[in-house]
Amino acid sequence: MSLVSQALSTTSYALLGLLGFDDSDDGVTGYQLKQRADFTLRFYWSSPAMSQIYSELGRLSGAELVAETSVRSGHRTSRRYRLTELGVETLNEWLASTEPDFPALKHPVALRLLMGHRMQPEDVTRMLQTYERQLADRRADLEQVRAMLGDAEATRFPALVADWGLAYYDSESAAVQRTIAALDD
Amino acid sequence: MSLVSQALSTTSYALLGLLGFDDSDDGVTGYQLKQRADFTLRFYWSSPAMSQIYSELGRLSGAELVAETSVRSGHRTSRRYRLTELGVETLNEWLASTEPDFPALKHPVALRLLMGHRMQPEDVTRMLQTYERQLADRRADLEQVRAMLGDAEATRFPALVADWGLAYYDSESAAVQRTIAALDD
DNA sequence: TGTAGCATGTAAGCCGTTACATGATTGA
DNA sequence: TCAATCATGTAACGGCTTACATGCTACA
Repeated sequence: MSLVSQALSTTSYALLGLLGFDDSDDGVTGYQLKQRADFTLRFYWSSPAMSQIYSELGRLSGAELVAETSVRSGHRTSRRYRLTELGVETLNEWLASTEPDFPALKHPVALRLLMGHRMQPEDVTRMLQTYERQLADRRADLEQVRAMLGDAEATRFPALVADWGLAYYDSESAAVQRTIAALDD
Repeated sequence: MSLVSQALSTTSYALLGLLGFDDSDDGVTGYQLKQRADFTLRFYWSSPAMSQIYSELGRLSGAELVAETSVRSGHRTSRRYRLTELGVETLNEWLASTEPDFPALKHPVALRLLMGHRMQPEDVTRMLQTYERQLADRRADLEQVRAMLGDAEATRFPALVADWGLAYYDSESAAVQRTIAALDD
């Protein structure tokens, strides 16, 4: 079907997916899409930079997976995007016919702990404590997202993902605490 | 100090760190380094491609953070690398004076679950079950690494990281099982 | 004799970031 | 009126992968 749109990156599909949750009629701006990515996507996928969102939206628009509505205001054009029928089909087809890769993790804290013998013992502990605080902050943010999702049928899957994320942060916190305890001898 | 070697990527430091664990006198080849990265590094940092290891080693050699020993054999030169004094200092300095970033996760399974309403219920469950099997395989690999590390003082930190990784896989498995159960209603 | 594993590298290209540049609107 | 936020984009570049290309060594 889509001769134009072959080989999208996973991030493109993620943006299509986000657009698919949009309930407004006139679509969202790139700026708004970035906000939504920062709000939810960043917990399990890296939230793309503004510049990437704009270029991605341009590409998706070219492939007619999203529809663009331009509104002129002064010297600037404000563009709003929404998913097209083709976009929905392409997204569903991707979900149905391809297998997900194994998650990719880049864990600088674990990497540094691996070389803990090169650090001062206090510095190792301080690093782990700092990480724990960051985990708590993230968890609080995600908790808020979870609360907003409620238990409605429409938000069932996002809620499952949020619960998964909360459990991940909890287990990570526990592992960090165990490591700190083990380092105390 | 190192006017030559400014701004290394975290992956460069990861490779320096791996070289730092090398106990042989004559150093390791790029090929061997790749094998070691595949063996341990991949659990908390993406294991770089062969080509990247070679180019990284060239760069590190140029900055004199690693020393290169060429051995000619027929038409080919085989190169062995080991950490220099400057390399050790640079690595320690990096650990002491910079803060680790928050871990970056790209989780295609969670991303797809987010759009679970676009999939057949059986497909969602099958995806999660496949992921669970992959987790079990990874866990088994890491378990072997953990066993090899033992409880010697010299491998204390790698062992802590391996334990952390095992706990991560366990918690991820549990989360997947809970999700499958929740989907069953 | 051939194939699997050891070993090294170049080239092309994608994905994504940072830095730069511009301008409109809202509220303190 | 000034700062923050909304809003859009380009350019340069880094990191990393895939594809391609080459050759040695051990062993079945």
